Amino acid sequence: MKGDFQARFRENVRVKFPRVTRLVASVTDYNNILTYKTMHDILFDFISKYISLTEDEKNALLSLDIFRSVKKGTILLKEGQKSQDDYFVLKGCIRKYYIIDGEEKTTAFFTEMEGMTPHCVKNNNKSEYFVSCVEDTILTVANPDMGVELNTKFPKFQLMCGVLSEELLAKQQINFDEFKTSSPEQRYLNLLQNRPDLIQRVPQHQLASFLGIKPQSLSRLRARILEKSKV
Amino acid sequence: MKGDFQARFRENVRVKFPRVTRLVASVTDYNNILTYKTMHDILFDFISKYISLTEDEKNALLSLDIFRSVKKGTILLKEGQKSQDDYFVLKGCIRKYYIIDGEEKTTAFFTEMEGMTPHCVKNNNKSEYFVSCVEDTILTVANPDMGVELNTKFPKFQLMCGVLSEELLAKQQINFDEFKTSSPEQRYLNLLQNRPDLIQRVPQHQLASFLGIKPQSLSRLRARILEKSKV
DNA sequence: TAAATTCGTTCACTTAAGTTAAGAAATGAT
DNA sequence: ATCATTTCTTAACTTAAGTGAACGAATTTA
Repeated sequence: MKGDFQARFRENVRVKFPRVTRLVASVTDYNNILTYKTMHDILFDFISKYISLTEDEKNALLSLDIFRSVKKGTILLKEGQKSQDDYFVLKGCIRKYYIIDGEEKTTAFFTEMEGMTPHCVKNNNKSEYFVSCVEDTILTVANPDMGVELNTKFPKFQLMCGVLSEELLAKQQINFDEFKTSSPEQRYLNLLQNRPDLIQRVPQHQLASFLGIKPQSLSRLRARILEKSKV
Repeated sequence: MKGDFQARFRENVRVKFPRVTRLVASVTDYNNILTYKTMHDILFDFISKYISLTEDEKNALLSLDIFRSVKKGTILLKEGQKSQDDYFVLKGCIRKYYIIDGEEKTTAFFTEMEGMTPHCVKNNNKSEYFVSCVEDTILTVANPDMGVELNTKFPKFQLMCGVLSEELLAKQQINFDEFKTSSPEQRYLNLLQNRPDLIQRVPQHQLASFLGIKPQSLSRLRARILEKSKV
């Protein structure tokens, strides 16, 4: 029985990119009673922190068919491409990177319960950067048209978006300040404190540019820290 | 006649901090016909880019008595202080800085038509940083209570705030990306391109930490650039 | 106006990051 | 399982930023 669920889970999260309706996110065995949580539940849990949804509203949201399962390495958005999609990560990790002088420069990662709206969605220009999946990822993909439909039906969605972007802006500013006021080594130590998972799940060379340095420097810096802690 | 206006202008912008009602922002002599613009006009012009205001709405806004004239060097917000005020600069320049190990670290400047909401306004904690005036500055000072009053009367204000913070977030992200992907020298050259006024109006040592380096390094870097362009 | 403080630059020296190259380890593809 | 590719680390060398100190210039303060 338990095996069944877990097998189905493994299968489900591998479902190909388009159109994913019901994804089991976790299976808990509590006193021989199995409970499971779908990606829908996860999204609703997140939203409930901001607004409360009626069943009608939940259904309206689900009818938009926004859940997608994407394989590691998939490129969601390419430089030079126009797109209206924005993303919200339910499980996994996506990254944003530029290619400058032939080199990848990763500037941001988005993991569970984090959303991103590519710049090109706002200004309707071609994207300056790429977005790709660091891991197999489950996310919602929404575009402004859906937003408009939803917002006119349920204005509170728009309110939530406002609150969300204010929240994001505040976080972003604190992050930027921290970045400006610290050395690469400091930044690495901060990351270790604040997002230790990232250091585990993301390749070093992507972390390096995220920290504003070269991969070799990150390697050296890590060795230096290790050396210090040994003595 | 013309002299009258200009004298009044100079006098007006010097009015002490609290309660400023009518500030002449500019005087134009066009074919002997003098026209002048008040700070109110400037604010309304700015707002009109986002929403259109009726006379009623303008008056509601003015009745909140939010215009302030602040002298260079004045500290608007101190570390450790709680505050509910957010600022919108009509004329002049304010800066945000931390004091870390006894050293000032400037992380942001806000000039004409730029607004800032200190982090402590959101989370109701003590401020982690200072805000002070780089120049004699005219700004609006608003708090959420005013916002609530205005927003319930005129919901479109709230819409504007949402759009504004989304816009800000987008800009902020691009800025952060640019910062991460460039060297201090690049950052300085970018600043020279994008905000040349800042380099003129802001002391070098404040610019330095804004660029993520020490004042001596900025000096050296400038000399280096000059040297390059000479040859 | 004079004295005091702050600011910007320069210099010599130290420390750390960028660069180039090479090899080991891990990962992915066939 | 093997081969090819990508990723990570190390090393030697170069370049640029951090540090501490000194000095003139500019700004504030009394």
